[in-house]
Amino acid sequence: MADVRPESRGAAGRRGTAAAPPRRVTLQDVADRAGVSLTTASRVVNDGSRRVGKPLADRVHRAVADLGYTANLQARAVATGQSTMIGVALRDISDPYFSSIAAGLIEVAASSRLLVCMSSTAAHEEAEREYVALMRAQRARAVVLVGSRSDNAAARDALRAELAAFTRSGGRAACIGQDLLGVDTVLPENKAGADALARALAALGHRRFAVLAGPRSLLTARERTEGFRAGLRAWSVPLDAAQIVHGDLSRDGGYQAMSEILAAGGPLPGCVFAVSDIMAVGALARLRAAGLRVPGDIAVAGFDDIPTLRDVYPPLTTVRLPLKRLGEIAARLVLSDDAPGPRVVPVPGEVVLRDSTLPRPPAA
Amino acid sequence: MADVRPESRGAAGRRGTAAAPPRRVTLQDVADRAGVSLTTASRVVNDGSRRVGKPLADRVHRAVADLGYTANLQARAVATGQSTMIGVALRDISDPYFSSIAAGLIEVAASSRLLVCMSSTAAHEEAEREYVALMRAQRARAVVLVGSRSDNAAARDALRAELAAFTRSGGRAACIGQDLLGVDTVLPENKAGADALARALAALGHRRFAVLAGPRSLLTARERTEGFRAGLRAWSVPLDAAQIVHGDLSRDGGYQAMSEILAAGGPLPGCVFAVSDIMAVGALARLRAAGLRVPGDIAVAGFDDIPTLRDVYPPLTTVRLPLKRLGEIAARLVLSDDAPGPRVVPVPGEVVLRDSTLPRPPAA
DNA sequence: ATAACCTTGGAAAGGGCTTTCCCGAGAATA
DNA sequence: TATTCTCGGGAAAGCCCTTTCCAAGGTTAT
Repeated sequence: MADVRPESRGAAGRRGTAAAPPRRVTLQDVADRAGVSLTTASRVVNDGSRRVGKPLADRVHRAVADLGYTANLQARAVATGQSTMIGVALRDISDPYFSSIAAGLIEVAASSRLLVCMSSTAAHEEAEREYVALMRAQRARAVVLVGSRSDNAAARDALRAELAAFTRSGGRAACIGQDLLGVDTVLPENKAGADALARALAALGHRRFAVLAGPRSLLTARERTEGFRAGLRAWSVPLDAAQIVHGDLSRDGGYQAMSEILAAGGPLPGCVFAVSDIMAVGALARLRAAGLRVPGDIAVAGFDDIPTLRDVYPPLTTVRLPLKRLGEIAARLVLSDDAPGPRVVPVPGEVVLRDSTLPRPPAA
Repeated sequence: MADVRPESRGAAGRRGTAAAPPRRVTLQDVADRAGVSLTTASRVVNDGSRRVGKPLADRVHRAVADLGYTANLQARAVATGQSTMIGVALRDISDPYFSSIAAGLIEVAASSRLLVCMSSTAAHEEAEREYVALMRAQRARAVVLVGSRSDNAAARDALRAELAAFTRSGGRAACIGQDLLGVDTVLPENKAGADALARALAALGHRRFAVLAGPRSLLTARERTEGFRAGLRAWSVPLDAAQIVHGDLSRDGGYQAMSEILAAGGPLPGCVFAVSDIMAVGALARLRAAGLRVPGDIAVAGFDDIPTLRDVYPPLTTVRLPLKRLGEIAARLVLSDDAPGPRVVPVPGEVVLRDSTLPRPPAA
């Protein structure tokens, strides 16, 4: 608060006047001014349902313009029992992974003239559940949960229950992530993507790997690690458990995890797989700090293909997820009214090989 | 739509049953079940205003739990005339500049238990005005407009008028950008920042500059260009108008603008200033494609200090804006109720010199 | 000419909640 | 004991809309 330095420029203190709560213009005011009944005014304003004669309609429109009337959407929502709100819960909007998804969601929602309410649930695991409850209280039309589930079964059950209550009361729900909540799900194929990446890297000749595996509890991180291991297995390439380092799913987490690998002191792995691009960037920074060249001394790969990072140097090998599309699909799932049962839309990733994993020239 | 591939898994077609609109639990239901009046139930649910005897309160709580009652916040908003919504309009949430600001806004709003509704206004200039109108209709408590104003005076006036109507009807408004709307404003010091950057670059020995100036119509882009020019003037360094290339405020815009400079064919500038980091990244990509090294052959600087780009290579010289803080400050402005008149909070940028503008070693 | 419509407008009953009154009963004061 | 307070409860009047139902007038069909 202390950092708000108001350079007040208005007339000093209009405070004393006890700020009369501004009398808002209601539809009744419009009706009165136009000399028609409330009913008629309502009909004119929500043109469609039933026609009103031209002369009266004109009078009402005039009154609306004169008074600067705007319908109270909350009241309308109460009266009709229909809301135009859709809630989106994601871990951290400033993370490009989430903000890209959010962009897709917002775009589709806006095209349906729906309001998107966003919340950050990074704070604590309960936050998602609380947000769904809040959306239920708001009688939101739909809610979308974005991001990996964790392995906390209790929290998951509570969330499931809350979502069930939400859908039972007439709302639609979807999530982007693991299909564990009993609602429509957009399923990024983490495992298959990481598997394909591992095979591609092995095909390039890489043999000694390390994985910056993200938090143990996040299923997405696990799936990617698991898929990577499976892909390597197909090439009979071993992945020593000691080479799997956990850490936060962030730039700093990647930096930190990479540090641990360097500190371990053993022979340097030939290729490091970070389970997200953001972590990979941290790893790159750490390697640079150590004076190691990528891919000269060590190769690095990520996951997601964050748009902002497509131009980093060296260009980062990764698995591309159509992030914006994930959001669009989720929005469409939640807005389409044909709903026989929970649907699952798997979305594959695409391996993108770039310079950061170029095979080392055979030692001279 | 075609790309949604529902792998339906529920029982086929529960459709025929004409989906009876789920009867929602109301406070009256709770009151009935608890055997108390509606009034009492309301008082228990909104604990605070007036006390209710323990035994009755318990009965009500039981009923709430049994029925899974959740207050209808819309109805409450209608009854009290107070909403808990705050609207945020920004150009594009997937742009890290905006998403960082949004993170700050959301954090503060959430700590006040307010709902944040987000909209993307990239589509057309009218979008901001429409969104403010929508927020007025929603009786939102506040609205925050994020991003540069344009030089379209007509649109600006319309927006001013809409904002005036919004505040007149009791809402609070703020913007992050130029102080042109007659509302509380958080003012990033674009000009001063660019000025300081120019001086710092000149001090490093750079002399021949080009500017990737962003769209002509965006005031933020103009201010940065203008400030840069002023800073150079202090060092008596000329900036040829031909070296100012306009383009979209995006990665591709930067790439494109850089292309134009290269295509012009004249002597290469020694240093390129892109008015945003995102454009700078595009420029770096273009230079790399041309086989030019940064800073070896040419220096590059940006503006904003986007977090995701702090680790790109070469490390990018830029002007750091505390993006998340911008959002926090705006949120606080709009939530503090002491409001004598429109306030302006200038926020300075900080020049961050990194490797991308290292002075070239004197030609051997 | 009369019956059968359709059109147009309004009164009134919701929708789900808060809040202002008002009332009775017990506690505190005189 | 009489009087004033408090306290806990309810009836009912809002808040701002939408929507059903009804009535009056004008058309068309028989």
